[in-house]
Amino acid sequence: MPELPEVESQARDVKRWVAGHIIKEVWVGWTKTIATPSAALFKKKLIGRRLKKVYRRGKFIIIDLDKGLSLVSHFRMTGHFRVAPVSQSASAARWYLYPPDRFTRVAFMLDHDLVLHFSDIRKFARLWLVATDRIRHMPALAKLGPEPLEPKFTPDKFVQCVRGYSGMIKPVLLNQACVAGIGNIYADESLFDAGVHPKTRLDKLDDAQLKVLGQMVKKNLTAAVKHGGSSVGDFVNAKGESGKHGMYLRVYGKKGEPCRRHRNGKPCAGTVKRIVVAQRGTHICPICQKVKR
DNA sequence: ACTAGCCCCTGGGAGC
DNA sequence: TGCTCCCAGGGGCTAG
Repeated sequence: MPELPEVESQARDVKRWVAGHIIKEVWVGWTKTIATPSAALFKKKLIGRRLKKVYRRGKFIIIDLDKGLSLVSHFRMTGHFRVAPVSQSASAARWYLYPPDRFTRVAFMLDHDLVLHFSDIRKFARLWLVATDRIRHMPALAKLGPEPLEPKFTPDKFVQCVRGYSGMIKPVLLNQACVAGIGNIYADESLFDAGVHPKTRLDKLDDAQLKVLGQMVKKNLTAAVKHGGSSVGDFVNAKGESGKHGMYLRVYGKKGEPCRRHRNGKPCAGTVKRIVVAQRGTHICPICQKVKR
């Protein structure tokens, strides 16, 4: 599923391939994908607009257009953008069918024969068309916590953010109001690296442990961005290529595999287990990560 | 302010 | 091989 690194990869691709282009036509195949306004108004307002600035905030991609409009997107589970040339063999009226993707929910025909597809298998992803100066008032964006990859987001800052919450550590990591952009994959990986059980309650963790966890969050997100994301759940970039971080994952999706940690040169004897924490599938090594009570 | 439970959806895995 | 059943999972929402 797309988390910060996958969304960052997409944002960079969209910026690289379509920034500066003008929207000539809009096709909506699933109206619920458009959170606001109505599909008709969405089309009407977008045609003729130029895509200017493209950036990421948490797991959102924001595309600023001319005339004070912004297209905000969230991928949820399976959404992604895809950039493709207009098919020369296709019927001009059915431009949105190329390349063939039965999961394209919204498509934008751009100038210079390019098409931007917004594809989403499970139909959970959303697009919002809002006035640029209203973005900061969107509830989902307004509540977002700090960006974990910003230089000023130090391990101390992480401790400070996390200390504003209570309860189990994993749901706090997943809470976008605490730190923006962390999802199930990087939460599990970071907890594993820090040797912290996801069910450990915050008041049982001291600042030193939280600091290590903060370092691991940053390390994992940085590495994943470098590798173009993880391609778990068929994530691909805007050119349809897989991310390469999947091969670096150590616990996520590794149920039944031996733990990859070494102690004093010897491999850990643990086997990766899948448990459920806060209604989410969670991967741990029962030897490296013990709950503190 | 917290947690549990439901909802949105579909592909894919399990079971037969 | 092919059918049906079941369910993950981000985040919004409601109820307790």
